[in-house]
Parts: sequence; C-alpha cells; structure tokens
Amino acid sequence: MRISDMIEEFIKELFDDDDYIEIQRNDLAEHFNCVPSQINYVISTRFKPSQGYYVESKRGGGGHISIRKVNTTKSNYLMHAISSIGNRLTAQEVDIFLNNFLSFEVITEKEAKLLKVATSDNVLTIPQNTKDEIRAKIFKNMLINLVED
Amino acid sequence: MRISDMIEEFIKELFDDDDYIEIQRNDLAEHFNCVPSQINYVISTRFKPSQGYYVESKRGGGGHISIRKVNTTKSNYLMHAISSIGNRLTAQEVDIFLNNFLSFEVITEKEAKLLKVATSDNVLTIPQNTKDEIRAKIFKNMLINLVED
DNA sequence: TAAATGTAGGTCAAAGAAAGTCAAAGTCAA
DNA sequence: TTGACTTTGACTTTCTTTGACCTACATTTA
Repeated sequence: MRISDMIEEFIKELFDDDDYIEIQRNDLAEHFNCVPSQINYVISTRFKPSQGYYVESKRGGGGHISIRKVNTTKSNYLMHAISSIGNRLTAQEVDIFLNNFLSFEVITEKEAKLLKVATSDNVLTIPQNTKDEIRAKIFKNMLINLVED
Repeated sequence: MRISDMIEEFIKELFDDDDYIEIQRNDLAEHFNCVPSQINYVISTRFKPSQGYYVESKRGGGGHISIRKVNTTKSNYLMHAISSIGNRLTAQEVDIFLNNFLSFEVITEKEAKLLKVATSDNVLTIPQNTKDEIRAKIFKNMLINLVED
C-alpha cells in the first residue's frame, strides 16, 4: 500500500465522530517517516473541496492544518433545486426554498437573507408580470454562485 | 495552544460585559511568564482597529494599556456606503463598490459574488430606465442585510 | 525647581517554528 | 514506453517568541 494512502486513511480515522480535525504537518510526517511535503500532497489530492473537505492552515509557532468535512451533497442539492425552478417564481416560493435550504443546511443564514432580500417584492418594484420572471432569474443565478466547485 | 492565543483569550475575557479595560503590560507578562513585548505582539495582531478595538497607553509610573471595543468596523463602513448610494446605480458602479468592499475586507468573496449576480445586467432583463433603479434597491437592501448587529 | 532616579510601556530585529511551493526523480499500470 | 500518479528535498513564506535597547511619565532629592 502506498504511503499516501496510509496517510489518507489515518487522517480520515482522526475524524472519528467529529467533522473537524487539526493536524501538525511535521508530526504527521514524522509518524509516517516521510517528508513533510508529502502531507501536502495527500491533502491536496485527497481532501479537495470537491471531495467534501475544507482545509485551512496556519504557519509559524503552534501552526497547524485544519480540515473540516463539508456536506458534499450540498452542491448536488442546490443544482437539483436550480433545475426545478421554471422561469417564474413567487416570493412565497422563494420562502419555501429558503426554508428547505436552511433545514438541510445547504446555505447559511446570511446567504438566506441575501437571497430573500434580493428577490423580495418590495425591492422588485416592477410590474407584476415581469416581477416573477426577474425573481426567478435572480434567484437561480444567485444559487448557481453558491454551488461550490 | 500558543501563548499568544492564551493571552488574547485572557484579555478578551477581561471585557466581561464592559467595552473598556485597562491592563498593565508587565503584570500580564509575568502572569503568562513571557517577555513584556509579547503583550505588544498580541495587541498589535489581535486588537487592531480593523478587528474592532481601539488601543491607547500611558508610560511611566501608573502606566497602563487601555483597550476599548468599538463598533466602527464593517457595519459603519457598509452603512456609510449604503447612504452614499442614490436611487440609481449602474453595473459599473456596483463593481467599484464591490472592489472597495473586498479590499477593506468588509464582505467575503462569496458575498461579493452574490451581490454582483443579483444586480448584474444580464439578470436584470428589464428596461434600461428602471434597471438602474431596481439595481440600487436590490444592492442597498442586500447590503443592509450584511450589516452585522 | 532642576536634576536624578525609578517605573512603565514601545520598537525593532533576530531567532525559531511551522507550513507552502515547485520541480526533479521515481513508480507503475495500460 | 509513456503518461499519470507518487515521493523527495531544497528553498520560500508566514507567524511567533525573545531580548536588547529606547522613550515617556512620575517621584525624589539636592
């Protein structure tokens, strides 16, 4: 078995029940008797956002690498929602979508607020018939931008 | 945990319910068993104006460092921006605002994207004359929701 | 009251501690 | 036998810790 695979497995076991871990690059490298940059290699090939991980790090004394598991299905969920929206959308429908998104935690409260305001009736002061069309456009386009790469 | 982090935490706890504290550099340094200048380091990296703190100090006998929590940061910046926007706004103007917001770090990349999309010309498919009005409305209303309480 | 002394805090750069980058070299399956 | 993936290591960047030296204010003292 490749050493990168072993490191990957090891890191994944660290998660245990949590969705957040912190590791020290040098310690890990020593543990596996490899060069530190191999840890970077493992992280960049196996813990990509597209694989459902969000990685941050800090250098200097006490530095570390933190990895957070993110809900991968998030993007799928949003894409599905987007394609289910036709070219008209009412403010009530927006609310229903947002509530679903929030309860499935695919967007943040702040994002929900932005989506709501940008598509609200009192902001869209244009004739009723075009209103729902513009709303659908704005909403879908905003959602697309919430889909992570 | 780094000693700087512990000092930061300690100082933040001192605030308790107040928004003003005074500390003595040497005492604090002794308490944490570090050199006094480490206190300066912590203050200059963790209590910057951009992080919502205003720091003053006095040397000599009875000297001290005072830290005041201020609410000046992002919120005020955004509020100021909002009130500077009239009731018309072009897509180019939006871009300028967003660039400023980003360089002053008052919004995130993601939020910038949302603001941009929601106000972009190709999403707002309505007559030119109403377009800039709607854009201003959407933009301002979204910004209001980015102002933290 | 002017000078001396003591008490705080300020500055800055060097040393230390981690992590990041990138390209060369190695491996292995198709 | 080539092309994709892996391993390695020299070099870079970022953040933290430490300490020597500086400046400002307060209090004695001559």
